Amino acid sequence: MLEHFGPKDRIKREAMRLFVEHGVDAVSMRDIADAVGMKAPSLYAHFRSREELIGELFFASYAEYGRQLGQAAGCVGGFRRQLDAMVRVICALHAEDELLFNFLLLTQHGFLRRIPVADHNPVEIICRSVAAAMAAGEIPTGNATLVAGAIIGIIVQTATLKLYGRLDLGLGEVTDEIAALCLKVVS
Amino acid sequence: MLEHFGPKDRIKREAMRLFVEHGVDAVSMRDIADAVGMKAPSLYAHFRSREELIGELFFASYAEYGRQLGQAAGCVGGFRRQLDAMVRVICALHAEDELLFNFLLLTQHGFLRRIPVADHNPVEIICRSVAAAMAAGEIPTGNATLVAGAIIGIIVQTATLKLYGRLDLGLGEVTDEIAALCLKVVS
DNA sequence: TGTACATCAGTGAACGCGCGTTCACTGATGTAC
DNA sequence: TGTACATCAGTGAACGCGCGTTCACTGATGTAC
Repeated sequence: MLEHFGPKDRIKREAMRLFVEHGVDAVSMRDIADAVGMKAPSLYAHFRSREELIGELFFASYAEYGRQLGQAAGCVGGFRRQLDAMVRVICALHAEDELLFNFLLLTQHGFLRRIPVADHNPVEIICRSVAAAMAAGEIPTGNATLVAGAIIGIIVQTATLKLYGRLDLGLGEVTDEIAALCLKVVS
Repeated sequence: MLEHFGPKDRIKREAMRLFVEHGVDAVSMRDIADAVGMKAPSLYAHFRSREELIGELFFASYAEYGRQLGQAAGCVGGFRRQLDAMVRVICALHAEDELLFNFLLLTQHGFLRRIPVADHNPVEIICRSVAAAMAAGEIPTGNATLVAGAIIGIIVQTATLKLYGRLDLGLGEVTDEIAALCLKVVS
């Protein structure tokens, strides 16, 4: 994740940086090319279109994120262990590549409509996990979607506060606190 | 809020609807004019520019929302009463005008950078309220920003789930559950 | 080693398009006498 | 009541601009003989 060699990776990296900084719609192909030290037509040697470039950035990352979360949700030893593992996966993603996390955070609404409610959808994974824990009597019964939303909201909003400079610490540094807050909503 | 008379109000209403449906950047002045049954140049009799139209939609609503929240935060009778009042204000806004709520939700990231961290900023209000409660020993001490973020996250994420059709009930119908979840994170 | 050729990332110039916006004009409505 | 005029929301045509994208071309690099 930290080393980027080919021009294609450099393009993706700079594009992501500009998208986070100015918003996806405010960044043109010329802007991206400038940032990489190329001319706009050169980008088309690597991506068929602007849309494909953005799609490759968003969907590949979102799928990988869902995959990791799914693995954490499969954790054995009860719901509280699963929840802890899921929180840790998300916080680790933030700690490891904050730019990517922010990109997903800022652009989610532009893409979420196009994403099928598939099995490896992060929201779906957490909803199912919570619902299963309720059915098993591990946590108090209630509206599983609402509780899952609360867990997601706690994590996502923390990332948002960090993005806008209201929080100095990254998610990697407050993982334990976040995990504790999430535990409270299922107690 | 429910009745709109002048052409200016109709423009604002249709613009908001289109912005929520397609994203702010995907909607042109011609699109807005079409929806109102006008031609694009007519819009300039009511708004100096596209930017002013959007600004009027966002900033006026955001300020009013902050004002109501500030009032709820001034509620006497301890932090738990304040928290309950704040949750109710936000849920009521959603129940009363879901389109406006969704507009603020979807466009926040495009504007939040330009908003000064003023006194009537919703995030600021909740942060201060939580910090005061911690200082007064009303709730367990901890990172006030993190706890305030958790509260905001629980509410905002619920609205997001509703927006994407994962939740059938509006915030007005789950106000009590949301308030209960928020209480848990400060216990 | 030298020459001819293939490869291919990158470029300059140009395209058609839709955008925000301007402006002279229209045509309905209200007012003055 | 009839006529002349002011008002003003709305319009058609046009503008300059930046966008995504195409395409013939360049020029460095590697390979074959």
